[in-house]
Amino acid sequence: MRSDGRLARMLHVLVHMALLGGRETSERIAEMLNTNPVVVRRTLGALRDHGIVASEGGRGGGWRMAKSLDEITVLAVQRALDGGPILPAATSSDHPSCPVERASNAVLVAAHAEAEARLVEIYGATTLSEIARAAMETAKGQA
Amino acid sequence: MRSDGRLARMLHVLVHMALLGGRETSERIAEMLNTNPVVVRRTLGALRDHGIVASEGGRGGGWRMAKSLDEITVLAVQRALDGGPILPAATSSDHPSCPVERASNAVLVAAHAEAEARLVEIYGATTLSEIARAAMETAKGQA
DNA sequence: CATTCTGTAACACCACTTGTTACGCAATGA
DNA sequence: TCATTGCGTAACAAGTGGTGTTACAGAATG
Repeated sequence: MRSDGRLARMLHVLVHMALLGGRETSERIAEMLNTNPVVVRRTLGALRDHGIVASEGGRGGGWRMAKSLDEITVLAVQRALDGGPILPAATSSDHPSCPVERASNAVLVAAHAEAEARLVEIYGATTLSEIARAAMETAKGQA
Repeated sequence: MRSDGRLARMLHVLVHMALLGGRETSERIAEMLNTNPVVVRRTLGALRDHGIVASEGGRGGGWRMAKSLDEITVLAVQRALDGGPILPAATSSDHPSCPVERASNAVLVAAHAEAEARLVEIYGATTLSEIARAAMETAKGQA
């Protein structure tokens, strides 16, 4: 089905960056994400525009956290990546004046709005520090 | 963003078919949906496989409802169109053994599962007869 | 002033829905 | 019997959106 791995990737890399503490270059982050430095710049750039990370060019530059993990919610990352609805209702617009089409669309829009509200509630209540804690517990359990 | 107008289109056309009562050809349904007969056959075919509509070939053939509107939920139509998750979590799989990636994915999967549960609850509680009633009230109000 | 970074444009690729053409098969009815 | 009607399906192009990649400009450092 549909996929947009950006949110998952950003959560992943933000936690790593915070745990590592210092500055990371796009090159190194790309290795963490098993991808390309340009993709990293593109995606982290959106987070920088929302004050989650900061970037510096030139020698010794790279990316660093602009907030601590407990100040960043999953919702904030999502919003930085995409300002639109998270779960847009897929409506039809074949005959916009048709009452049946409108009623069908209205049902879908209302349902998606409720589902998105639930998702936003959870995203907004989850900080990245919780993810970091869960990860460290898992790692400890495996060690 | 993402779009998959099939569900909206099927709700639309099912209500119309029920209101019209008789048999409709792919050609006429395509006109309702402002699309192509082949697309109609493709999509209605999935509903036929789940007992929502029935099709007959040959002269005088076409499509007819196999159930009444109050026996069909939005959820049933959705399931007929796609058996998988409605709101799959977009996870990453760059480093499957990385605890941080796993923890990030787990958060997303859990959140999406809750949102989908809410969506399924609403879809399952909404029958097409409710859409038909809403559409007729709208039409009446406009007339 | 060379090096090391980010910033960004440009393009190909992949996956998926949609639109379209073409053709096969079944059922009807003269 | 046979032409007509309508579904069933394969095949292919188009549009969309994230991803991967190359190339190059700009800025900061030492």
